[in-house]
Amino acid sequence: MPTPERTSLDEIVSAAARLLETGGVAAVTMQAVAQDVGVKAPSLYKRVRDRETLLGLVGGAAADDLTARLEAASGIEDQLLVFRRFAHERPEAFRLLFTATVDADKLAATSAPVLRATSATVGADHALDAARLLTAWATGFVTMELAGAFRLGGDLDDAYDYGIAHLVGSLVSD
Amino acid sequence: MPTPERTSLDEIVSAAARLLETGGVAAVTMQAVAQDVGVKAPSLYKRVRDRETLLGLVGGAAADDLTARLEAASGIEDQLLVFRRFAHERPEAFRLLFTATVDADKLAATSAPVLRATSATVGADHALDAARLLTAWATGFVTMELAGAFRLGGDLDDAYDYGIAHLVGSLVSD
DNA sequence: ACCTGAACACCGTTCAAGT
DNA sequence: ACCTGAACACCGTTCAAGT
Repeated sequence: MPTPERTSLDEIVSAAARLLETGGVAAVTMQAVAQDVGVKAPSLYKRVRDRETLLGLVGGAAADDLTARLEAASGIEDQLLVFRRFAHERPEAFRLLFTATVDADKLAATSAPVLRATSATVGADHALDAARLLTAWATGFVTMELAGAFRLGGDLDDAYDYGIAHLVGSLVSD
Repeated sequence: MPTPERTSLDEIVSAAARLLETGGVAAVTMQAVAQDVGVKAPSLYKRVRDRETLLGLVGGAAADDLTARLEAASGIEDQLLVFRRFAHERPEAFRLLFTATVDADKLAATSAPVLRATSATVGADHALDAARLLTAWATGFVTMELAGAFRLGGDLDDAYDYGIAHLVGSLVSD
């Protein structure tokens, strides 16, 4: 006798993402996720191989979210601001992007809108180098910021603006 | 009747660091650390509050290691190469730097040698901005590299060299 | 076909008891 | 003063048994 499905993979990933942002990665327990979707822990294994791949799926969904935001931004400067805003809104998900085993294609897709923007201002030949320069800088800035590595005073908003102006300026003058 | 100490905090942190690089953060178990230093797990709590602070201490030691290497480097370009080499040699420790709760001072001390180098080439006024620009970029580049986020081809060694040349060049022309 | 209870191996951590 | 065995609560994961 078939039993109706009581949850779905999407529901599970969403619940995990919610738990992640609420209590950090340690809070996304198979038991907590199961409870949130109204099921017992063993049932999760019908839809997900194990906890590690579940975290990878959460990271993948976060990458999709970030990519969509970057696509909606207009211009390089705006993209860089959107990037940092994402990290502030969803710091745990942001960390997961580089911590969990996220689908490499989803992670790479994040760079596509940036690549388009740099291509427009620096030419196709240097678009990849420029995009890597910008995304690496923004990723590092936010990573260090979230880790509390910037201790030497000064407003971080200003520091970020300074970096944007400097980097974009250095690209144009090539 | 007093019992002689059978281990030390240093030994514990070293064992944890070794386990970390061998099997990732999941492998640094209180039991595994205890076994490596010749003691039972409960004894570790005489020297360390809990696992989280132990990981923080490992991160702090890694920060010291990195700082020493950066101090020994000569010039900005060399520092940036040393930075990436460190991340390749000790990828798990590198991740821990921004993942565990590392002593903020030790983390900040990492920037001191970079700050000295930028001060020499860009002047004291812009030394902090320049140092942040460089460390943020290098951190992000390596983080993305380790996460496999650079999928769009091209040699990463060359890409790193390109970034160094571009960034240092942009600083000098200020 | 999906779900669950029970079980297993393995964690981190506490604490009374040993020496 | 340090160390340990035993215990506790809590994990991830498997699987036979239910419906």
